[in-house]
Amino acid sequence: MAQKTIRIRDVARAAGVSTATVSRALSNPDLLTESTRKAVEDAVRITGYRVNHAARNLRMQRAGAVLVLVPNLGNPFFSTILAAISESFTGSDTSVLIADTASGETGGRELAGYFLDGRIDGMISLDGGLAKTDLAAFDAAGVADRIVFACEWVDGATLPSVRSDNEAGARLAVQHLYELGHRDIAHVTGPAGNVLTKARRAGMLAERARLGLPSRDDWIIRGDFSLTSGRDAAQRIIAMKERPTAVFCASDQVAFAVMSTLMAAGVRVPEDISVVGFDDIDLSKVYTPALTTIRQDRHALGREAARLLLERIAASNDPLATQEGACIEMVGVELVARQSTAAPGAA
Amino acid sequence: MAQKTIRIRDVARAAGVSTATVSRALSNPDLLTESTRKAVEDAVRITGYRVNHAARNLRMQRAGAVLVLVPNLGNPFFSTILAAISESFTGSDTSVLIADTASGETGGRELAGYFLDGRIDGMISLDGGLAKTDLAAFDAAGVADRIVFACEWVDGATLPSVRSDNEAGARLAVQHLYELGHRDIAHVTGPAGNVLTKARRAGMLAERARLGLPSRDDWIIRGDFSLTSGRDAAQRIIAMKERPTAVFCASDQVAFAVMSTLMAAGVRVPEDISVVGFDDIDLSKVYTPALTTIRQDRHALGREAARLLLERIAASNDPLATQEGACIEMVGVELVARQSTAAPGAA
DNA sequence: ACTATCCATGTAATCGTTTACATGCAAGCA
DNA sequence: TGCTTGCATGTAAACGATTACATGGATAGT
Repeated sequence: MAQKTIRIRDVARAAGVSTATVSRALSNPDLLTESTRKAVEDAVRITGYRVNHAARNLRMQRAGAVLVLVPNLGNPFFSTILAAISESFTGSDTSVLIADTASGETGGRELAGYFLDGRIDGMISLDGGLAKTDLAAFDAAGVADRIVFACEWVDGATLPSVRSDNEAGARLAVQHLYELGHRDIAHVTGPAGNVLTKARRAGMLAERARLGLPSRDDWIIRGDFSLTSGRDAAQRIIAMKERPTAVFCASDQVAFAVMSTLMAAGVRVPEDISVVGFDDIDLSKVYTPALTTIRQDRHALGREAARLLLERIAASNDPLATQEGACIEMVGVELVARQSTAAPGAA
Repeated sequence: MAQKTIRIRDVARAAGVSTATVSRALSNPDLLTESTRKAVEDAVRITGYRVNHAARNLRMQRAGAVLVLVPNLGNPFFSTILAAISESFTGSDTSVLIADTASGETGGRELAGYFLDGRIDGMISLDGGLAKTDLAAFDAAGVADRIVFACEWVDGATLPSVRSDNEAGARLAVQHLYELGHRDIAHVTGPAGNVLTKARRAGMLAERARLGLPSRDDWIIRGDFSLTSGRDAAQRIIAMKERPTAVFCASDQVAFAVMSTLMAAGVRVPEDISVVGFDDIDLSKVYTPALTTIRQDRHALGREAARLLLERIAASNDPLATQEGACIEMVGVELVARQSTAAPGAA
C-alpha cells in the first residue's frame, strides 16, 4: 500500500499529452496518430500504469462483474459449469462473482439489490428453483433483462436459458436399455418441482410409450439428486417383490448411491440390475462398474451462458436493440455406454 | 435500465439535510441526532435509495472484492471450502471472485495485476502450487501482505495460512490401522512436490517409526490425488507378489478409485485389504463400503481463511499495525471409522 | 457574563476515469 | 486567397460517493 498509485494524469504528463488522449490510446487507439499512440504506449510502459477499475466503472456506469448463482457449490456438476463460465470471462474486464443459494439468505430482493447497488451487470443462474416472488423482484427492479439461466431454468418464465436436451437424454437412456433387452425399467426421479426432473421423466415416458412399454407408477421412485435419496431408492427396489431389471437414475450421484446400495445387498450390477445415470461426472468412468450415463456438455453450457449474458447486457444498454424475451438454447447430449448396463439376466 | 438512478443527493433533498449527513447516517449513525437519523432513514426508505458501490469504492480506495484461487473447481473438496469462504462474505460489502488455476493463464503477474487494477483487496489461495516467480511478483507489486493461503500453502514462503493438521491426520490413519492389527500398510501419495503430499507422508512415516513398523519404499506409491492415479496404484498393488493388508490414500478420491479397482479384480475391501482415505468428502459415507477417512473441517478452513484475510487487509491499510508475517493456523482433523477398514484377514 | 468546549451539521474537495464539446490546424475546393 | 470540412487533441464536466474542514449553536466552567 506504500506504493504511490499512478494515475492517468501521470501518464499524460510523461507522454506530454492530455488525459483524454491517454484514455483514448487505451480504449480507442484508432482515433490517434501513430506517433502519439506510440508515445502514450511508451509512457504507460515506463510508468507502469494500470487503469483503476473502480473509477472506470463509476464513469461508465457499469459494475464490471457478473454473478453466478449456484444451488450447491459442493456438487461437482455445478462447479464445473461454473469453471467454464469463469474461464469465459478470464482476460475480460468483467469479473465473476459467485453465490451459493444453499448458504445465506439469497432472496430475490437481495439479489436484485446487487444490480441496484451497481455490484453486478448481469446474472447467470444455475438454480431453477427461484421462486416467482424472486422473479417478480427482478422485474420490479428492471433487471430481468440481464439474467440468463444455465442448465436449469424456471418454467413459464420468459428468461433466456441454455440447457441440455434433457428429454432427448432420457429417451436415449430408455432406448439403450430397451435395445439391451430390458422391458422392466424403473426410474429414480429428481426432486419434485424441479424442471430437470420433469423434463427427464417426460422424456422417459415418451420413449417408453413409443416403444410400447407399459408405464408402471410404482417403478417411478421419487428422489432428489442426492446420494441419500439414491440409497433410499435402492432399498425400495430391494424390498420389491417384482424387481425391475434396469434403473434409469436422474443423476449420476443418485446412480452411484443406487449401485453401491444394491451391491451391498448382494444385487449385482449389471448382471441382476442395470443402472444408467445422467450427467457423466468425472467419477462415472472410474467407478466400478463404470457408469453408463448421459453426457452433458458442461463446458458448452457454461460458455454459451456467458456468451448469451454478454449479449443481453449489451442489448440492455443499447436503447434501440429489441429484447427477444425467452430464448432457449439447447445443447446436445450423448449416451456413454459403460459397464453398468448389460442384457438382463446376463449373469 | 430505464429506472432513473437515485443518488445520495436525492435522499439528502428528501430529508432536508446535506449529502454528508446522509452518508453519515448510513455508515456512522452514532454521529447523528436521533431525529435527523430518523429523517434520513425515512427518506432512504421512501426514495428506495441504494448506495453505489463503484462510487464508494473509488472514494474509499478499495475494491470491495477478494479473489479466491482454486486449483480445480470441479473438485468438490475445493468447492466446498469456496462455499464456506463465500458464505463468510455474504452480507458484507465485499464480493467474492473466483479464478480456476487450471483454466486460463493465471500467472503471478496477471494476479498481481488484479490488485493493481483495484479489482481486489485481497486474495485467498487454495493453490499451494504457485511458483516462486508468482510470489516474487506479489512482493514486487507490494500486495503480498494481503494474501493468505487456505488448505494448501507454499513451503518456505512467509505468507500466512490456514491448514488442516495433515501430519496428525496421517498419524491417526496409521494408528487406526495398527490398532486393527495391520502391520503391512501401503501409502498412495499425492502429487510430487505438493505440500500436502509431503505433510501426509511425513506424518505416516513418523507414526510408523513410533510404532516400530519398518518402512518399505515399494509400498509407497506415487499418486496425484486423481481418480486415475488411484486406479493405477491399485493395479500395482494387485500385481504385487507380497501385498499389503491396508492402504492409506492421500485423498478420498484416490481411495475410491483404489477400492473400486481392487474390488473389480476380486480383492475384497475390507476383508482382503483395508482402505483409508483423507478428506471425508460427501461421497465417502455413501460409497459401498463406506470409507474410513480423516475428516477435514472444510467449513472451518474457509471461515478462518476469510477472517484472517480481512484481518490482513485491515492491517495493510493501517500504517501503524505491525505485520506479523507468516502465521499458521491449524485446524484439527479427526478419524471417521467406517466400513472400509477391518482387522486383517477378517473374512 | 464571557469564553472555551463540544457536538451536529453543512460545504466542498477528492477518488481516477471517460467523453461531450471546444479548438486549432491541415487539406480540399472554388 | 478564403471558406468549409475533417481530424487530432485539449478542456473540463460528469460519474456518486466519503470526509477534512468550517460553522454555528448549546453547554459548561470560572
